Amino acid sequence: MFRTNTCGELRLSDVNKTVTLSGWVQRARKMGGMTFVDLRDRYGITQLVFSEDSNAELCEKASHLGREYVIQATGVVSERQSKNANIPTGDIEIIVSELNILNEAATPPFTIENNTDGGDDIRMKYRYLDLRREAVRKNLEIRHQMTMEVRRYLDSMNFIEVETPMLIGSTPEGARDFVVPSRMNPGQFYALPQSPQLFKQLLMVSGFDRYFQIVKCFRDEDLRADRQPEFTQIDCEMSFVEQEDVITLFEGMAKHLFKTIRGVELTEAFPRITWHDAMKYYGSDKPDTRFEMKFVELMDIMKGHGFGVFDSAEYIGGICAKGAATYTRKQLDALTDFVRRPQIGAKGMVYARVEADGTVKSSVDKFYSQEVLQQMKAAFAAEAGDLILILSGDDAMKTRKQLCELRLEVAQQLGLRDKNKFSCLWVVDFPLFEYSEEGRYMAMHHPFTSPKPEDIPLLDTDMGAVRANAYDMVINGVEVGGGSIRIYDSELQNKMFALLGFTPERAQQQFGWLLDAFKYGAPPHGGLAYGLDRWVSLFAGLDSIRDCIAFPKNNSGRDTMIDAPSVLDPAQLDELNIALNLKEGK
RNA sequence: GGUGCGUUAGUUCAGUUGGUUAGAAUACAUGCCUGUCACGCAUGGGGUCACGGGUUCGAGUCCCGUACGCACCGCCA
Repeated sequence: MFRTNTCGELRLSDVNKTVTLSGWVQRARKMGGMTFVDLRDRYGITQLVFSEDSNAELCEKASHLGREYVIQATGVVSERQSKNANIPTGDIEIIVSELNILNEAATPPFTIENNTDGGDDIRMKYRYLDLRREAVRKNLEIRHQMTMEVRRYLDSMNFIEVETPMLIGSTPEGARDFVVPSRMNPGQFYALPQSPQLFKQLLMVSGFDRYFQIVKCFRDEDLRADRQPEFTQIDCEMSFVEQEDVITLFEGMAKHLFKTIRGVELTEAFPRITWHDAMKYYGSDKPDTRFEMKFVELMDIMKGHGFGVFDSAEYIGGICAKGAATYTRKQLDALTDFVRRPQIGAKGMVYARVEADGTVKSSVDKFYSQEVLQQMKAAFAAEAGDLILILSGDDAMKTRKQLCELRLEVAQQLGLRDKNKFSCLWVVDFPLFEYSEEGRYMAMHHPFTSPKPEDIPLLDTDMGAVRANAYDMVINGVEVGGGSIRIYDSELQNKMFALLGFTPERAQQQFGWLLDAFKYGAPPHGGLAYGLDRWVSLFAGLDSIRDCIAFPKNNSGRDTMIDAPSVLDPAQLDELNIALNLKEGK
């Protein structure tokens, strides 16, 4: 038997028991005639004690234990002379009578401690060592709790977990597909699913009226701190439901997760905001609502007073930062530089402080009377000590996005983006289409999303105005999930394809099987998918979803530990009937 | 496809205006130390300053390019 107990469970009540522990050497502290060893496993750390007086040979052996050696120790649990309040097992220690070195270990490239000295690069290369660290392990434990609670909740709601295939066909719309060559079908390729979307709709046709799956999805797009090429969705679909049913059920799941994972009881219904209002008041379809700072439009008040920048603007809007009138000129200049960065692209920023006496002191005082500035102040409901920041531009949508960046930056500086505070909301009434740079309308969500029934007449007259039965859940400015009520009527689906520029032949070729299925009695259905990685990151307070994925990819989509992707052996390529055609410099 | 920042000891970093033998902390090794728990003390080993080119009497330091890493824009139905 390798162990009778774990390294995290022994307490004062276990004193005098003889136990055997196995684990890794966190550190051996040699004190001359004594040696202390911190033995670590997944469950915690227990101190082993060796003394020259009681067993000189064993003490000598222990003094040569290196970091990360795997050892087994047997001894008696004893109360410590000097306790360590920092660890749960700090009241006891093991007086070791038998020590067995199960495996030696090379010196790790970075210290296996909470505050490691390892950078991202080296931690990823030796991820199996990184995962020994409590901080990273805890993220995976939260992830495990999450999936357990998801299954518990959905099972209690009669959902059934069904697996859908990983090797499917490529679809041109949406993200780029990862493709897999088929050896048995020369020249043909599978694609890895970007989501199980169509299969879950087929399951609805099959009568599995409540389906879910915790499933890997794949998108061959550039990475970000919150985007990995393979990521995990909690994918759900329901039959005989309307938007309200889906929102109610998955809001319930969100509350269940908050309660069980974070111990946060959310009793109020999550607020809902239309996509249109989200863009108008926050300049984003995923607003961070931990703080207010809504946009106020100022065209009526500020335009036409001789300030050229504003007079020629198509949009003037601002935010009010409570209590930020203390910002120095230097800080305001830094904010101006921030919004003028090419990635944000504003031309400049106007600011106004509300003084203690209520007067407004702005950077454009020479163009505006105090009376106009007071009107502006009233529009923000600003008070003494507040700071108003204003952007303007030719393009309302672009300017709002710039203002959104400014809002988030100011909130960050004011400490309003507290990781332990959670603000959930639904964004609803997304447009069904968005106008693409290619000069045509594309499905904003996907081509199976249903329009709001009352907007169906607009399909023929004003596509841009058609609203979808689509909804996203947003927490702290993170899109944690989204879904829609689908089209279940073949005629409407065909119309959608036509509006999206699919010829009937192409629609039939790519989605014929779905359209066929819909001929045989498709129930009204809809669903939602939550991003597991983003949920865990929120709950664990992480800056990157990488930290809650056991073996993530780096910024270039590489796994530096196993060195993937890698070139294929010529024989392998030949077997797959693939010839490489690498472009210059690749 | 693009922008910014970075690359110096095993690791995390410092390195001034371009100037002698490139430093610190930590890790590692050895020795001392009987109540440590970030133990302490002493000694020691450890460097292709990412790579290539350029400027210069002289480059870790300045310039150009490349590679790699991180963040972001585009992209992500």
